[in-house]
Amino acid sequence: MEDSPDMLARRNLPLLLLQAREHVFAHFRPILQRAGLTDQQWRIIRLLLETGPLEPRQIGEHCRISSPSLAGVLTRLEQMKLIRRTRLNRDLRRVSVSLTPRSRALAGRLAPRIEAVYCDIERRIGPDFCARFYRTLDQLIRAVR
Amino acid sequence: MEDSPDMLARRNLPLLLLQAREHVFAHFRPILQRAGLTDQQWRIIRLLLETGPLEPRQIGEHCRISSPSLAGVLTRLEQMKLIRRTRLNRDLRRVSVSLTPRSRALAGRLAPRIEAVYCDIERRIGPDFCARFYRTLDQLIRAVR
DNA sequence: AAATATTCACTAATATATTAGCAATCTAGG
DNA sequence: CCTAGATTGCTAATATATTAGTGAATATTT
Repeated sequence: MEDSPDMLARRNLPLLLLQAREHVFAHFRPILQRAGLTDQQWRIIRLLLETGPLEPRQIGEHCRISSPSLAGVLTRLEQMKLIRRTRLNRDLRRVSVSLTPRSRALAGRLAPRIEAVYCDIERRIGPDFCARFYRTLDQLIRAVR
Repeated sequence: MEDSPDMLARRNLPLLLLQAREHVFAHFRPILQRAGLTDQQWRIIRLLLETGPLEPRQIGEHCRISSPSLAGVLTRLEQMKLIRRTRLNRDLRRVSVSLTPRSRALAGRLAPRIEAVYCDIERRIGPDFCARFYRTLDQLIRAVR
């Protein structure tokens, strides 16, 4: 009844993905930190920048932030005047979240620095590797979802 | 001064990795949850199972858990009698963390269910895709580290 | 219309993440 | 010996994650 040393034969895939994310994100963190933004706050701003106003449910699903977490994050973003929350008249349960001029200006200042990091990463791993990797991740997500 | 719609031309790589991890981990979460374990707790147990006793610093680095988080996680694991902490005589600052019979038994019960999920995932994405993906992640981590 | 079920954003409680900082211990230089 | 510097694990404060559950509003059924 001893521990077989290969009780768990496979490598820890969720951990490997976490490690990859952490090592990549380490290059962006200083930029956001100097701007006074957390990871999640920037994820939301960046999403709204691409899509326009969204409802909390949609934001949470795309940014992988649970509804309870999102409540707090949106409250703080609203206090910083980086987002606005407005109730929908046609359905009073629902809320629309939109960016403010202030957050757009902030994103404008951050964008070039973010872009520079992507260039650096792409240079390290190679542009072809990079493009393939995006496709691979898309495939994985579709397959296990 | 309007928003150029491609201020941020690249896809959000850290988010994509997070999404991938979340979708993969969703398959394991129910197993750990029924066993009363959190993600981090299982990461630590699984690591020690492979390596034997380690110091908190080493655990944190491998499992991507910061020192302050680790302090709390280890305290709770100790209360559950799933790990033991012993001070090293040769250096009184340092601590050795080791598994208990109880956590080994728990891991033994969980291992087959974990394995089954890996088989399912491998079946969904294909064994060759899976093997390539592991190598790709290793390459990425090495390149950006 | 009335009763039921579902959806939505949110709160509560606990666990973990992040940043800063601390006391104790060890190491190296003077 | 002894003091400056580095290392280790930790605490404190705040932000976020997770699970469960709530009230209000809407949708569905009767």
